[in-house]
Amino acid sequence: MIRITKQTDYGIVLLTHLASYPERQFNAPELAAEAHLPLPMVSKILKLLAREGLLTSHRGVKGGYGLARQAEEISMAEIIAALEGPIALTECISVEGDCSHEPLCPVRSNWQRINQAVRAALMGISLSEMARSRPAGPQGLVTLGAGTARNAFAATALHEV
Amino acid sequence: MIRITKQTDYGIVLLTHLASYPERQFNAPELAAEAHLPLPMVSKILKLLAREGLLTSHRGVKGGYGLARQAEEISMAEIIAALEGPIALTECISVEGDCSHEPLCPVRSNWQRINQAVRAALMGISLSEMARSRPAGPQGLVTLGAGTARNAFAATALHEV
DNA sequence: TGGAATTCGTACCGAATCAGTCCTGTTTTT
DNA sequence: AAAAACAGGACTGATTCGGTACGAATTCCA
Repeated sequence: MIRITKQTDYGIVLLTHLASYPERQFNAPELAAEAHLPLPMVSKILKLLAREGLLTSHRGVKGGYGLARQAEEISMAEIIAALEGPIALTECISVEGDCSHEPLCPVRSNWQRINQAVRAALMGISLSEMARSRPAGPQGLVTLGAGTARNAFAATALHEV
Repeated sequence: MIRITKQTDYGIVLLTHLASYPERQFNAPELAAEAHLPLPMVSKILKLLAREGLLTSHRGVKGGYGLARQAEEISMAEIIAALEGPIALTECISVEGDCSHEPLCPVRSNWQRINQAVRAALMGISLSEMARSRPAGPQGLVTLGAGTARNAFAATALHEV
């Protein structure tokens, strides 16, 4: 639940890779090969991240991408916001315009609480923390699958599979 | 970003309404009318919530739905988990099966951190808190739109619109 | 005991979004 | 000047979402 898109998933993988080698520059084909992701997709994502200011890009024959800031300075909230785009909002349906006869929809303002809570949680995790190869977690069954971790927001993820 | 589905949005509105009138029973048409949502959709959501154990349902001519537990005992995490279904997971693509040559995909295990953080944030908010008509927030521009608050997870929601 | 109201389960369809690709510039190095 | 790499779109197939509809099972009440 509360799924993130594959784009975002891929993007985090790419950013983590970049964070593991600061000072270095990577071009799109390199990153695609090392992350085992399709090149067009990687290119698309890097483009987006550069436009959003998370990556710096250098054109030309020896060009490539690098982190725009220190990995410690980049939060998960920023990354997700950059990749998912500013689509989501309290987009109230204004088909008829009447709905204000309720006690002014108490739910809506309370959504801000949830919003803030999740936002705070995501801001509390930096890219550098993601780049650290797991500190001291469950070591078992890590070899299967691999690939990328998408849709990882499942509240029950730890119990399923 | 990190959108929730409309179903979940509606579901929370319905649950909040139920939480405002404990002890009472509501049937689907009543709830649909009072929340201004399409009846078939409401029916579908209530069904789901009942199956997941968040609501108790009573059939028959004077049937209806009621909260299975106290509103204080129901967390947002539960509601979202019930409505979004256990779809999301670290669904690693096993097309080729090789990806374990990387340092065992350090990203994946760290996703659990994010997962936990968000989960904790959602578990910290109970349904009864959502039912409270906003304690002391910004009072302006609350009259516009109304309706339901969907896609409210936008990290930038407070700054946009 | 039978009928009416209500929930339950499932199947279905259109629309929107996502994932992924491709093409055509523009910039930089050699 | 040529090659390599980024930039910015447009485009397409697949999946999921939002919403609807219908029949079956269950319970209340006359």
